[in-house]
Amino acid sequence: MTQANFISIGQLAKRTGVAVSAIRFYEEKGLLHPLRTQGNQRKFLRGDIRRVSFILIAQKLGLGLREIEEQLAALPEGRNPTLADWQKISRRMRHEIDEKIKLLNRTRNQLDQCIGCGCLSLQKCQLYNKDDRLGLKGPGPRAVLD
Amino acid sequence: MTQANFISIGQLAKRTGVAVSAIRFYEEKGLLHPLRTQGNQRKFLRGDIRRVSFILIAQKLGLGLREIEEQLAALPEGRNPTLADWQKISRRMRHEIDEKIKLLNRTRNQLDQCIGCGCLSLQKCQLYNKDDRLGLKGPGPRAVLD
DNA sequence: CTGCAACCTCAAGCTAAGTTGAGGTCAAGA
DNA sequence: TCTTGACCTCAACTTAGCTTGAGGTTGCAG
Repeated sequence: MTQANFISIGQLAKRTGVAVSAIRFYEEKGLLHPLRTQGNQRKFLRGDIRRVSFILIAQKLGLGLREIEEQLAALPEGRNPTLADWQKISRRMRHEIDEKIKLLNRTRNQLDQCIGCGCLSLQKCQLYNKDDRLGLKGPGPRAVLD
Repeated sequence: MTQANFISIGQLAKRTGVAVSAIRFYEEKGLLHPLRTQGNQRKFLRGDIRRVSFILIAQKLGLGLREIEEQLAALPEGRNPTLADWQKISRRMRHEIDEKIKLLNRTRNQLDQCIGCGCLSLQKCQLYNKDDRLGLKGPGPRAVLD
């Protein structure tokens, strides 16, 4: 009963389909907390496979690593997310997706009105109102608007 | 009749609400082609105000500067976009927005099915299929998937 | 002719999410 | 014991869309 519960970084990479370098990166960002062997090599819990799955899925839903870290940090120490945790984040995501869809619909309607007018004017064109930003919401590439 | 048709970079910045540094950046990327004074200062055509407006609006629709450059480059030399040009790009954008909305709706439906299952498994969770990428389509932050 | 604002050119920095590479260590089988 | 593959760290690069700063010029008003 020596090594049964731990897996190497390579194993974790293979199980999740994530690159080894990415896993190291996640650790650096505080999303994973592997132990070390005497020889300084990382050893992960089997449960970390789920943890990484969680990261991947949350990313698909548009969360940044920063936000994912917060979600994971909110969980009781070392515990993996439970059904209730997952439902909580799911519902929050569902709401955010709804918002995105609404924004896109609004934009599409404006665009429809705009096809044919050829206005191209910042003063007149409804499409240009600084408030709603289509794609990226966080900083990302430094935002134009202060 | 000396200076009537030209404006300085500062004027252009004020008219469009874009930072001076951003305008220089657009020139560097080939979106603007100002002339120079004897003293090496940029002089823009009044029409460049519309050109910049075009850039801003196209950005709002999710186009990258690269793509906007192509659109502008396709126009007859030095000419500003006409009604027909604008309609062409508008219709293309309308199509892309439709696609985005479809993708989000699909994701939302999957999420609805997922709330309550608590699966969190890469094997089982419908949400995790590598094909559709929610947010960014181009490279941007280096994509996970090859 | 002087002073100041507006202009100029580089170069470096920011964010996100990683990748790539150099140079070195660990562990296990032959 | 040797050799190979998996692992380690740390630094630098990638993309997009700009901003910020240093250090120097231009142009206009007084």
